This record gives sequence, structure tokens and C-alpha cells, in this order.
Amino acid sequence: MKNLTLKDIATALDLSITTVSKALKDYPDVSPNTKKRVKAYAKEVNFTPNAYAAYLRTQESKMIGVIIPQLNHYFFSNVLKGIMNAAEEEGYMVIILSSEESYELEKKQVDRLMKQNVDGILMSIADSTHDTEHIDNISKQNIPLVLFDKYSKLSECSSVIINDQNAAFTAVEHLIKSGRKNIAHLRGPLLPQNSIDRFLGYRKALEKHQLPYKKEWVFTCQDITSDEGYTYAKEILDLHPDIDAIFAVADMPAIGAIKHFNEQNISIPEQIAVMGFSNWKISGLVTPALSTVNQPGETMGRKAFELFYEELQLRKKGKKFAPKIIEVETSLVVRDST
Amino acid sequence: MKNLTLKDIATALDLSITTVSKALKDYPDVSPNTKKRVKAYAKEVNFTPNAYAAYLRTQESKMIGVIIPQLNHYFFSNVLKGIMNAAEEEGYMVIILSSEESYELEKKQVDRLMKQNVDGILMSIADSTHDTEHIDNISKQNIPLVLFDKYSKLSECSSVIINDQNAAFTAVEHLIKSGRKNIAHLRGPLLPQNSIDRFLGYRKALEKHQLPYKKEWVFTCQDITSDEGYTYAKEILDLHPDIDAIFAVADMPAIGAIKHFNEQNISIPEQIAVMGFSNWKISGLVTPALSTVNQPGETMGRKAFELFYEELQLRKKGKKFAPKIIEVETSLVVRDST
DNA sequence: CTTATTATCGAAATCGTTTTCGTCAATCAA
DNA sequence: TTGATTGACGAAAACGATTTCGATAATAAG
Repeated sequence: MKNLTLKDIATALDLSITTVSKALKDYPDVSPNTKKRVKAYAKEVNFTPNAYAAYLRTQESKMIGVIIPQLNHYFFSNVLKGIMNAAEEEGYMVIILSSEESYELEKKQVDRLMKQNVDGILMSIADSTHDTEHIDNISKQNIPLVLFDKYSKLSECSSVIINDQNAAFTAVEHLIKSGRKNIAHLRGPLLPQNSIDRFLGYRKALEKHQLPYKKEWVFTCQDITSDEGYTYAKEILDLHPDIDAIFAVADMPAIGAIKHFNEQNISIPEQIAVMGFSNWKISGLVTPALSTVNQPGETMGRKAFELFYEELQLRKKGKKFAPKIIEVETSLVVRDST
Repeated sequence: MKNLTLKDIATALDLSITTVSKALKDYPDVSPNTKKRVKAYAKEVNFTPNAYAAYLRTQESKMIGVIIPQLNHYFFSNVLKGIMNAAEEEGYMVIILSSEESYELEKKQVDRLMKQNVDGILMSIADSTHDTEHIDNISKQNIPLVLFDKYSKLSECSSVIINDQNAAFTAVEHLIKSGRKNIAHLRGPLLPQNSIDRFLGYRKALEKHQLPYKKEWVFTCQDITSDEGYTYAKEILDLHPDIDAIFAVADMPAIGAIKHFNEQNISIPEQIAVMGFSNWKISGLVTPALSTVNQPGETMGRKAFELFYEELQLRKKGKKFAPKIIEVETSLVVRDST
């Protein structure tokens, strides 16, 4: 009960391996009649060509590699879903690896994927990644690369992103319009572009509405966890009692803050409003439900695969491919915390 | 800048391909000196043998397939992590597929993995899977199969599970010991064994402590979502005001219930206690923090891979492998909701 | 009736490893 | 000296699909 080969079909139909192969791939020099016979038989016995043998000739593995910073992460799981669905439609298998937000591991994973001869790599770079040599290597090896969400301004490759600055701007403006004047920001680490852009969006909104920007109202989360939000919420209550709203770089810190306020019987949003970012599932389940910015992960994943596929097709034809940047729309999700 | 081959090394060192290959694999008929030369050079140029070419001879793809019911799922993400870490240590790549809890899709994914010639399949079967033909096919094709968490009592294969009945029993007993007498159960769908076992554990605990079992206090969640918990919480408040505790089949329904109680200003755990199952990250973040049963996903994943690997080694030696069932320890996590 | 063209098909090389089976020289035993 | 053993290496045949280049027969053109 082993997998069949072209040879099996050839002997069964009294044809050569060559003809069977050609028939299945619709070569013009096979008569319509034999094509029909071969295809019918192949379907009957549920034949699929051995991917490994095919690779050896075509150098196409029909596999792509995906590297994300965290496996257990609502947003990235959604991106993966989008990638995998799109990949399946084109007959691609997906190898998923995680960098665990580590630069060293990320380099290693890139290496593993290249050794595995994937046809392309889609990745979201780790927060701690400070240089792009390993990323540039991918392009040098001539394999298509698409970045998503956390991208690099330095590397010349296609990307699928959101407009973090605008999204943050809109979120903060929403807080301002609902009457808040003293808005704190739980920002992300200094490195990834997203965290910078969201911070810039925050500042821009303050500026537009002529609210003062205070350095001491910006708190930096290193790992973007709920614990950090919890801790900073305490600090805010103790040292900055005039703050009446918090805009967090992500849902997790926002939820940590909410937890602390709940424990201290601080009423949300009356005494202090809280706004997250990403629209994780959990954000709708805490009390009060968290207002946030929706980041359409699945769409981003699909678009990322499509960009890869487009690039691959062009390369196969020997054409040059100019990197594209796709910006996916976000939307404000207003719930009970603002 | 393409990947090097054995041939490249052979010409560089003025040896034959054969000798290079043998040297790298420590064949006895290669002199220690040449081995040293070859290995040093291979390391220098960062050579790794082409996996596809190797497969063609050895019929080992060094890939395993994993099928989980849901990609975006805290517990399964953890299992994946365990699998992937263990797999990497042995040089295996992991192909992850999702069945989306659909029997049809599950069959299709099994098929895809077999066509991809993976060396083994690890899977957690979908809730809707009612027969095991596709699962038995895997064994017939002679490829190792390991089930985890959601397994089947019908199939003869290794499994990594928890003792759902005991775990549920302990959880409910904890509710009883804290003084609750009227304990409802939000159970899972009728099919998967886990849901049945947790229900049985619930009954057993009631029985042991001589509390009456009431059919109308058992509510069936079809999709195990927070929405279902939310809805049933409402029903409980309206129709069964004497219920003073809820044991849910999973964290999500429990959290949905908490949300509703919060909105109705029902105090937890004073008026009603809530107990979840699985210890998702979110369960520690809601207010009040949810008591639950910890299910060590990462450990389960690692054990699952180890079982696969053990079976593979035995098969390679031509030995028979008797399916093993590993039971992983759970633990009660008492937080603020009980 | 011969020659050129077209329509179908196959032989064989190739991809990069692995592994079996030889080959050859050097060493040893007799 | 002869025959047997050992040590170190290579030639070549797989693995299964793809693809180039011929080969053959049937048809059309002259």
C-alpha cells in the first residue's frame, strides 16, 4: 500500500513514463485521447506526483516558510490562518517557525528555511532585531520575501502593514473627543517601527487638539504584557492622579491596567478611560469590554501570500519585481472602556 | 550564490562524492584524516545536505505533520510549541494544519500530509469526527501516528492525554469543599471523549459528596464559546436562582458567564462561584480571576513528539511497536472566582 | 512516387544523496 | 614467494519526476 509513481501508471496503461508525465501536465505533444485515459486513471487511483522528486528537477518545493515572533499570539494566529488558507488554494505547504522575539533565533530560523529550500519566506520581524543582514541574505539567495505587520524600513522587499500612526491618531482623537484631556500612553519598546509610529500618532493627536505633551505620561512596556499594564496603572494612580485616559500600544497592557483599576474600584471609563490596540478576542471579554483598534490579521496574511505568489510568478518569467507595500485598513472598535 | 552540493565539496577536496558523503556520516571505511578534512570544510562552507535528494533515497522526509482543531487556541498553541521545540532538537520540520473542528477538513488534511510524505502525524481529532477510517488509514500506510488531548478510544495508536475525569472531579470537589451545594455544569458537546469524561467527573464528585444530580443543571455548549457561557449564565439567573456554583467544561464559557454576572452585579464568588478548565492565559486576566484546571500543553506536545520518535526508531529497526498512552498531570489553579 | 511536415510517443539525462559493490594497494600469514 | 586479509577509496545504480531531443508513423505537398 505504498504511494504510486508515474511508473505504476505507465505500466498499467502500457505507456512510457514520459508520456504519462506529459499527459498530466497537458503537454501539446500528447494526443487528446491518451490525455483523457491517463487523467482518468490518475484520478481513479488518486495519484499525486512525489513532491520531493519533482523538486529535484524543478527546484520548486511548493513550500513557504513563515516566521512569527510568537506562536501563542492572537493576532499572529489570525495572520497565519490567512496565509495558510491562501497557500492551500495554490497548493503550497506552510512551515511555521517562531523567533520568540529573539534576534538570534530569528537568524537561525531564516537559515533553517533556506536550507529547507522553501520557495519563499513571509515574516514579521522580532522586536529585538536590530540589523537586517539575515533578511537581505534572503533576497540575495534570490528567494521572494514578504514582511508583514512588523517590517523594516531598511529592507527592500514587499510588505503588508497597517498605518500605525493614523490608527493611533484616530484612537487618541476618539479619547479627546469624548472629553479626556490628560491622556497617558503605554508605549512599546523603542525598536520596532510600529511602536514608534503608534507613539507618533499619539503625539500628533495631542498636537492637533492643542493638548500638552508630557514626557512623564509616557510609559514604556518592554514585553507588551498585561503585567506591565498592571504595574503602570498602579504608578498612574499613585503618582499621576490627574490622568483621565490611557492609550496603550496593545490590548494586553490595556487589559492589565483594567485589571488593576477594577481591583481598586476605579470606575472605567468614568474616572479613567482605557484604549487598547489590535482587537484581540480577549478584549471583548473583559469587564468593561475594551475599546481598541481592529487589526485585520487574516486579511493581512492572505495579502502577504498573494504578494509572494505574484513575485514568484514574475521571477519565473525572468522579470524584475518591484517591491510593493500594501496598507490594510484598520477600524476603531468602541466598547465600554472609553 | 546557490546551495552547495556534495559534488562541490568533492571537487574542492579532490575526492569522490561517495567519500564525502560517507565521511560526513561517519562510515567506517573512511580514514580519520579524510573525515576530519571533509567535516572541517563542510562546516566552513556551512553545508547541509539537500533534504529532498536525501528523501528520495532514504524515504525519510524529516518532516512531521500536525493537525489541530483550531489554530487560534491558547491550549493548542502551547502544544504546538512543545512539539516544535522537541522536533527541532531532532532536526525535524513541522507542517501544521488545522481541521477547524470539521470532520471533512480533517480527512482532507490527513490526506495532504500523507501525500507530502511526512514521517509521522500528530493530531488532536475534531469534535465532529465520528468515524476513524481516515485515522486508521494512517497506520495502514505504515506511518507513525500519535494523538493528543482529543483522542479516540477506537484507534490503536499512542496518545498523550490528561485524566479529564479525575481533573474534573477535583475541580468540582473544590467547589463542594468551599461550601457550594448547588453546582451547575456547562458541558461540552456530546461527542469528544474529553467532554464526556469531564461530565462524568462532575457527576462522580456530586455522588461522592451525596449531592443530588439534576439534569436541568447541565447545559450543553456546542462550540465552547464565551457567548454560550454568557447565554447560559443569563438562563441560570432567570430560571435557577438557587445555583451557587458553575463548573464549565472550558475557560471560555466560564469567562462568558463571568462577564454576564459582572454586568448584572452578581458578586463572584460570593453569590455564585465559577470554575473553568484549561488555564488559558486570559483566565488570569478577567476580574475576578478565574479558577481553573491547568492543562500543561507544552509538556503534552513534547511528549507527543517523543512518542512519535520512539515509534519511528523501533519501526526502522523492524520491530513492532505497542501503542503507549501517556497521562500528563493536571493541577488545580485556585484564583478569585471560587 | 518521393519528400517534407505533422502528430505521437519514448529514451535518456538530470536533479543531489545514499549505499552497494568493486577496485587497488598495502599489510599480513604461511 | 604466494595467497589472504585489511584499509581506503570510487563507480554506479538507485529514488521519482521533468524535459530535451530523437524516433517513428501518418499525413500532406511536390
